[in-house]
Order: sequence, then C-alpha cells, then structure tokens
Amino acid sequence: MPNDKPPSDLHHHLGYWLRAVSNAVSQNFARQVEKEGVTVAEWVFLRVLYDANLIAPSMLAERMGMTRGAISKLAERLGEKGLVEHEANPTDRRAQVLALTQAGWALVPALAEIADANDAAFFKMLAPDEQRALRALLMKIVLERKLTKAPID
Amino acid sequence: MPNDKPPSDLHHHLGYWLRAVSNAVSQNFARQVEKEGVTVAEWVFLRVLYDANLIAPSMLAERMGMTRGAISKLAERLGEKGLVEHEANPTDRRAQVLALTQAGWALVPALAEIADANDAAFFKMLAPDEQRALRALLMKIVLERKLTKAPID
DNA sequence: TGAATTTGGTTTCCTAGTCAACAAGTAGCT
DNA sequence: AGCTACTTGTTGACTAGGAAACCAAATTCA
Repeated sequence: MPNDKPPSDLHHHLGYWLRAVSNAVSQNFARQVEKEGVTVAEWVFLRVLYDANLIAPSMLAERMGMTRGAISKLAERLGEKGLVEHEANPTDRRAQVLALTQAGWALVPALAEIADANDAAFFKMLAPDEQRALRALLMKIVLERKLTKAPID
Repeated sequence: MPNDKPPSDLHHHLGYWLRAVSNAVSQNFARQVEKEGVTVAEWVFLRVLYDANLIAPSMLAERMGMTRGAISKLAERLGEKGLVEHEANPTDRRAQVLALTQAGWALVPALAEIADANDAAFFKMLAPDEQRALRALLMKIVLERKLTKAPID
C-alpha cells in the first residue's frame, strides 16, 4: 500500500493552543511585573505567602508546583530583595519558616493590581460569559486531574 | 480609614488557570516524547519542518515563536541526533536551509501519534463539545491578538 | 560605485528552572 | 538505647531559552 495518512497537524491539539495562549499571557505579565522588579514566579511566591502568613518551603513548593530546590533559590533571591525572610522552626530543626517582610507585605497589593489589569486587558476580546466558560473549562480539567491523582496518561 | 480590600486572589485570574493547565499538559507530553529522545520544542521543530520541507531558520523562529538564537541551538542539537541537516542557500550566502534527514522524516509520524494520544488522554474529561468550545475560545484569543498585532496591554 | 543600513545566523553571557547528591534532623522500630 | 528509613532544605551540575553583541552578506541609497 502507499504511505500512511499524513501525521496530524500541530494545530489539531488542544495542548498546542493552550501553550500558545499561556505563553503569551505569561510573557505579557512578566513584562508588567518586571517594572516592580519581580518575576512571575516571585509574584506567585509572594502572593501565596501573603495568604499563608507563615509557610514551610516544602509546602510552598507543593502549592506552586515547583521543586524544593527552585523554592530554595527563589527564597534566597527574594531575601536579597528584602521581601521575604527565613526563620528557623523551633520544633523541627531541619525546617524553615518563610514570612513576608514589611516591604514584601506592602508590595503584594500593588502587584495584585497589575495582575488584575493585565488579566483584564489580555482577555478583553472575550465577552464576560466567554471568560466564565473558559475559566470553567480550565478549572474542570484541573479539578478532575486532582481527583484522579494525575495518573500517567 | 482601615486597610484596603484584600489583594485579589491568584485564582481569580484566567492567566493562572491557563498556566496551570498548560504546564501540566506540556509536562505530560514532555515525558511521553522523551521516550523517543526528543523534547517538546524539538517535536514542534520537526513537525513544522515536515510540512515546510525546506525552511530558513529565521522563518522557523517566527513560526515557533522563538528567537533565532534558540533555533540555532535547537538545529544543532537535532543535527547531532541525525534528524535535521543544514544546507547553504546558493542564492544568499548568509542564509541556511533546514531539512529533515531520512531519520527525521521517519520519526515525525511516530511522534504525531504520541501527540495525538497524549492530547486525547489529557483532555478526556471534557466532552467533545466542551473540547470544541475550549479550542474555539483559545483560537479566538490568538487570532484577535494576531489581528491587533499584540499591543502592549 | 562606495558607504550606510539591514538581515541572517551564531555566539556569549545570563537567568531560571530541574535533577540528583548531600548533610542534618526526625521518626519508627526492636 | 540504637539502627534504619524518611524528610527538610541546600547545593552543584546541567539544560533550555532570551537578550544582545557580533560577523558576514545583502540591500539601499547617494
């Protein structure tokens, strides 16, 4: 027989479009927060810490979906910027506790405004109901994966 | 007055969910194609080249949304793996032309099958109409940005 | 034609992550 | 107690990519 059917096009995959849009929005956002001297990962770090108040690096790693090593380095960078500080955990001498400094605490709301504005501007071509639909679909994927423990598909 | 309203939550941003899902699907796919000895970027490179047959590195950079420098290095890596080859462009002595080798040509269909399977498995919790809706929304964003030349939002 | 500008690709330096090895500490047995 | 196994955070080696400097070649323009 002749050669097979042609390999499926890149654009047939949802993952392709997802990556395209996600890269664009992240890149966009990165440019914005850069003005405040932080990266996207640093923003997430600060924002999580803002809610948690005190948190162990390993916990943060899990919540951010990064390795402990990455968190370790992130924390050091943010420490140098004076936004985050370590403390020893008295009950477990291996462990550390991370906390925002005064400056870190003060910066989060400003960053949040940037994040809001960026998100609104980026998705402004979608009507409110479309935005809701998109969010619902994405959340459905995340939740479903959490439930099924994200097996090796 | 007392302190302001609390900074908006990370989860309120569409960008957040987009990044979460995109990272998950890419990571998943990366693990899959790794078995064939290539990365996600390399797969895209090969797939585009498969369609183009012959293409200039700068063109590929544009289509893949990467810098020329990155393409240069990608091409070298794929060259070492014997999947891609350079040729000089006779009409413009600066320029290069990229092409798949026999091995590269043979590998693309296998990778395409992995990509198909991965995409299907990853998004299996969405009904067909939900998948269509998601794709439509993502494409709308990409197209709209292309049209408006992606201004500095 | 020759000079200035632009283009195409490579290279160097830098950043931000992963992974794996590690030291120090804790917990669980027996 | 003491041995083993796990956990915590850090470090070093490595990878992928971006930004900018760079060189050679082409193009534009006077």
